[in-house]
Amino acid sequence: MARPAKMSRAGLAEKLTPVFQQYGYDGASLAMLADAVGLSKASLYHHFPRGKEDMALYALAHSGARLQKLVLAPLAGRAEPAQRLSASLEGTGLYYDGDIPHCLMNSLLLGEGRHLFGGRIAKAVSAWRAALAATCVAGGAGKQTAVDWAGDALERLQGALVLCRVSGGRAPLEACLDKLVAAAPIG
Amino acid sequence: MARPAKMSRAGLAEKLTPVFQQYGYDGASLAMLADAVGLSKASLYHHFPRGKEDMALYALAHSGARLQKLVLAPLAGRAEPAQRLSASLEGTGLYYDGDIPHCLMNSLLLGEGRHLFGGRIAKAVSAWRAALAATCVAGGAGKQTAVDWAGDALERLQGALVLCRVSGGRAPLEACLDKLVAAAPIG
DNA sequence: GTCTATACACCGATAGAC
DNA sequence: GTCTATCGGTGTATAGAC
Repeated sequence: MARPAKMSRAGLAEKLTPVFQQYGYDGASLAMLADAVGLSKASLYHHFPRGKEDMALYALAHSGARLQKLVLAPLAGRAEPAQRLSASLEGTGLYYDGDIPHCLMNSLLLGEGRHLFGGRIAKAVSAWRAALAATCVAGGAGKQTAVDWAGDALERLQGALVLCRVSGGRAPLEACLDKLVAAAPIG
Repeated sequence: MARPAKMSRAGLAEKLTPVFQQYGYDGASLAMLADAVGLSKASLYHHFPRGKEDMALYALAHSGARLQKLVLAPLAGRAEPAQRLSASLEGTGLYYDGDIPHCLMNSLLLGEGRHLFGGRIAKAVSAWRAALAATCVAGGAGKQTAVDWAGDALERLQGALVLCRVSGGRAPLEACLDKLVAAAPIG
């Protein structure tokens, strides 16, 4: 019953993602992307007929699915809201993996990528913030308190990811996640 | 006594900076950079003999001088520490100018720029954090409290700048600066 | 100090064999 | 579905006239 081992477009997108994360849309060349998936440039075009823009789009989709699974799904569980929140923040640490964690949304917001994907990224950020706030409300927080904390949490998270690239490690992210758990308006 | 009106390397760097801010190092092309200063590509090489790397270096220097003047100098004044802090945060709002504020350090930390300028950027961030913390200590805050708040402030600031690119405006930055003033450990 | 013209590598993308 | 070979264009960088 296992799905075919053949590499799917989603499977390819997974390997393309780190290239876009580290180099941005303009900085990621087809040569690098082809090397990352272990195929020639021409083969990449078989899987992504519309070229690099398609590749980044599927990288975004892959990243969005990962966010859904690791970060958003825990927020929608049936556990206590406070536990859901800490599970989601734990998932956030897994979502931003690697020795130097990068945020694809941040990287794609530079240069041409901003024009191509800015709208999509803004929607994803909105959904994330809304899900965090809803969980806080479910845990008894006031609506304004919940929305404010959710916005703060995303802001600090993104800032921590920038500082991770500054320092070349994961420490700012891990510290940030710990602080967010402690400062949650519920639990 | 005014210095010659002829365009200096620093003056050119000022016009190059927004290109690197918006496109990053890899994404900024010589054609865009030449267009930004109103010269041909060949003329740019007269002023920056080592090419694009030199241009980014001087953009970083220009940005660093601006940070010094608008953000760090107010911290070293003779006013009350709390006033110095709020003056510096006001200067921070000026430092990150434009309809959609961008951080050059963040942009240059992507792709090849990270390898070329990562060390320099890390030093600048360290100096900024240290100056913030020193002002807090001067205002009576405990050393650990001061260092923690300074790190938090830079983290939130960088996060707010990312959210500014997400939303396409200045609102997250302005809100962040207001909150930082209110949450300072002194005054 | 500025320019036009150019060198040569690499870019994103396509053709067509296997 | 993968590849080699190639296209036209653009990339960074230089040469040399004015």
